[in-house]
Amino acid sequence: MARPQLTPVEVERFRDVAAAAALELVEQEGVASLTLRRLAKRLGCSYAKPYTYYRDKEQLLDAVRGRAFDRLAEFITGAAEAGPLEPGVYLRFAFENPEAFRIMFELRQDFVSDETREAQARAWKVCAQPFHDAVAAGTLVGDPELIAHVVWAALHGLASLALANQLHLGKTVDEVAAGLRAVVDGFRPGSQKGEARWPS
Amino acid sequence: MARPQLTPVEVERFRDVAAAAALELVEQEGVASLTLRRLAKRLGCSYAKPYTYYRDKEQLLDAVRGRAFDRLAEFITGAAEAGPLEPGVYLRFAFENPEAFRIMFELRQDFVSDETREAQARAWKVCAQPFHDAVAAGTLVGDPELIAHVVWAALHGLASLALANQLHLGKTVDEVAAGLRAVVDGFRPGSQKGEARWPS
DNA sequence: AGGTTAAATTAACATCGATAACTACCTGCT
DNA sequence: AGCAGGTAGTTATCGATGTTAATTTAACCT
Repeated sequence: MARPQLTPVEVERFRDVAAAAALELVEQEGVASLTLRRLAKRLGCSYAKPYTYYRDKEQLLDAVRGRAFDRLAEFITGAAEAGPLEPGVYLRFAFENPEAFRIMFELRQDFVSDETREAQARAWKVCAQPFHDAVAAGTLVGDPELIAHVVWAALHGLASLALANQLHLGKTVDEVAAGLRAVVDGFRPGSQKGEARWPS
Repeated sequence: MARPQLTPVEVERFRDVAAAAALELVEQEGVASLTLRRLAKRLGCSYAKPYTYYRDKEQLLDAVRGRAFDRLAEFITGAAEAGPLEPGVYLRFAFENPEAFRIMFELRQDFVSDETREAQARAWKVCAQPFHDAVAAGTLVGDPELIAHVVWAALHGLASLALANQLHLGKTVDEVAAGLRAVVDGFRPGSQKGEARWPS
């Protein structure tokens, strides 16, 4: 004797279109323009409706992040199909989708859902695969997950600093990216890892 | 026949105490708590007074960033005086001052003043110095600024990802940091940089 | 002293996220 | 068929925020 509750698939459907519209809004006008009211205009609903599907704006943002990670996975996959995967692909994603990148890797993330974690894991799998292959082929030596993390950290740091415009004194992204090749060189057979020490 | 305008030193004085109080507020309660009204409570003034000294909140935030960069420079300098400078010092700064780090390297920075750029440059000089020394001593080979950027990018990426809780599957900061030693190894004499190629 | 001008405070406004109040609608029972 | 009850969706509203206009306060000069 009541109006039927939303089925899980209905919930998922609205969440999906809402998150997609929100991501589109962010990419077109920046994260500052992602307000419940502007999103509602795009969705053609009232600005309170999303609260039936998301506890608060933080969870909506989490959903947007999840979609953005899926985008990254697609981007990397597409590049891998087109040819050998170069690290510059990660940088290209960052510079071609700056708003998505910013939202994905915001330094402050109050809430991360399991769904978003899974999307992150999917993207990570695609990014790390080449390193597993390289270790299997003997091109690199060591723990492939560790190598992937190290290279990723380096690329991510470069992308982040460049996006925040914090590279110093005319150093360009391309220059530093070229220098990054030394990172993977350290994992090549024959490199003297044991004796490594930092400058003092 | 008029009340005297604020002298530059008076302006500088208020800006300084305001930025200091704002940084303290951010560190204690997070950047979300940095509102004009809460800041005014700490300063013991009205919440509109800062608008005489800063065009808007964005410029106040810029000043806070500048102070945070000075803090980083002090932190690195202090560590350098205590002993040989290790890269872990940068990570320690990030984890011991997460809110300051977040504000400094926010992916979106709408306004950066010349003063803040100078503070960034000062901090950078302290961070890059060991690499200049190492190249001069022959411990490392190559362009010291480039090496410093590469190592910095790697450290910064690791710190950022860790702060955003995005390291995958139980990989710890320490593990990846240890792996990062391979970065600097790539710049040691005798490493085969020319033949480097990425995994395909 | 008193007038003048800048600084500082207060009041007000537009907008935001969030929630309460309300409306519309669908279901199941009589 | 019709009504009762509960849910989705909308509208009204609230508290808070950044910003600006209006107002008050304070310092200087004649």
